[in-house]
Amino acid sequence: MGHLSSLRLYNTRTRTVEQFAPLRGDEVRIYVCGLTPSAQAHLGHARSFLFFDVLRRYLEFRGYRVTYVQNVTDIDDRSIATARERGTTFDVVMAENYASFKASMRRLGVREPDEEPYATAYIPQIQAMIRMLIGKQYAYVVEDGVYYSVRAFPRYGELSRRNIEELEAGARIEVGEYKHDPLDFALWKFAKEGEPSWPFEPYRAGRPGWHIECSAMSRELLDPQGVGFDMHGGGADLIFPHHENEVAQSEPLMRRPPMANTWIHGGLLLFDSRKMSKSLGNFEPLSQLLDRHDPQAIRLLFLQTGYRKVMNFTEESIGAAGSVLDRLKKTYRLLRASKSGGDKGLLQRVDEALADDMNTAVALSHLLQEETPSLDEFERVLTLLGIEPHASWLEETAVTLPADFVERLKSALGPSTPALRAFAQDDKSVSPEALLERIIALRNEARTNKDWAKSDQLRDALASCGVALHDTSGGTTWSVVA
RNA sequence: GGCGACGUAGCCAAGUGGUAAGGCAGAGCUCUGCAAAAGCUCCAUCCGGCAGUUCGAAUCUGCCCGUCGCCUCCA
Repeated sequence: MGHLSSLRLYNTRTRTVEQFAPLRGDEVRIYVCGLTPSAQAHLGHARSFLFFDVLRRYLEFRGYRVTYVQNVTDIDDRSIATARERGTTFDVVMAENYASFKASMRRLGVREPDEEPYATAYIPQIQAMIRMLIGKQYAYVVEDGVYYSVRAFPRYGELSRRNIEELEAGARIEVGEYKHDPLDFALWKFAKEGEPSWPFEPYRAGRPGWHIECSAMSRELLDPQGVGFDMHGGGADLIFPHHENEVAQSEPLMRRPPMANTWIHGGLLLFDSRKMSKSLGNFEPLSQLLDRHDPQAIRLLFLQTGYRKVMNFTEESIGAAGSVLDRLKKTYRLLRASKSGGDKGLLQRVDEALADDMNTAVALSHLLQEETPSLDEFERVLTLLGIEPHASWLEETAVTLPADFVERLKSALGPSTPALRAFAQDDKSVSPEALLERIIALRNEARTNKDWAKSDQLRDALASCGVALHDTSGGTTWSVVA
């Protein structure tokens, strides 16, 4: 389809909203910094990856061929420490947390990356890059490892807009560190006794620093020629030092910088106006949070806010998103049921909104405002935003009674209730649903007799069992409520 | 301390010079024995404060107040 507007995206590198154009034909190569699974993922991670999922869907919608790489930092200091505490090895810790993260991403409808490189699988490439940096005098070897010499790269600080002198003033070399300058960072850490390590000739066995893996893997997978790839993304907290360091590592070895044409950063997610962290006591694992909230509602919640903005997460806001999701489901059911064609134009309005630096909030408002969109466009927009309608959307209400429905009903009504006495005699042969239908019949009988007290008593009893009644002109229906 | 972001109705939030999107919650009406559900309607003379620029500012400038982030591992 034709697009009215070109795609405009905010580029952290230039601090402006720019027209987006791929470097090579219709191909868009994206590298997003993935998880370091030395601890459990939280909702803040989800916000970031959910955004890049929508960006990727939208780029494909516009006809680009997208290659999406999201790395896994599967070796770091924290995992070694955690493994030591738990009497296991770092790779076990990493594997556990990463499996949980992947399961959460599936629940959220985040598509799999095209490439998912693990740092430990790219040790040769990482070492090759370090050797080149040493050879070009950008790195040096000391007692405890190989360090990058920040002073060797004049453009250091450009991406994050940091002043190197000011950084220098606040930094210092810790006891036991051998680097020449406080700003220098480790490319390779020589292994201490008992630490996991990979051989590195002619130097010493050890493990890679955090920043170098992204430089090595993005080059290997997206830009072997060293002429740059299209987009590099991550959370705003990665701009400094992580992305700044990546630039410093990669660009001196490139034929034609910059490393990434467009740098895209997602705003952080706060909880109770604080960054989520264990020390502040507001940490909740993503997997646990997804047990409490509908993953699609969480996606909607994030779509309501500009991706670059700091966002504060509250239980109230997720409740509101749940209501929005219910509305979308209802609209979807109505559209599926109706034979008429519906109005065209929704897709184009959503396209326009997303072209404007991924304004998902406005896109979502179009989705909610449109009275009778065509089913086809409605479905395409939902898919574009990653809120794919599944089979359960078509069910008017939840039809599964709580497991303890019969028990709860017995205690709510009391054993002397006629309906239950009849039920008690053939306890096994009557389903809970049949019992419910019988209660409803009794209530309607009472209503016919204008016995409102009895009618309301039965309705209240069902309500206490999690079943709500709806009296319609066509009869009484029921639904399960939370 | 340095750098940066943000401050729009009870809550979330769009909107970067032309006179306040959308959602949640709430209110009223219709329907109903009542309630729920559903449908309809209403809900910021105003955008943290004070100055200034302008014919005109939530949108630009300055100062102030407040919140948060980065500067150490972090999506």
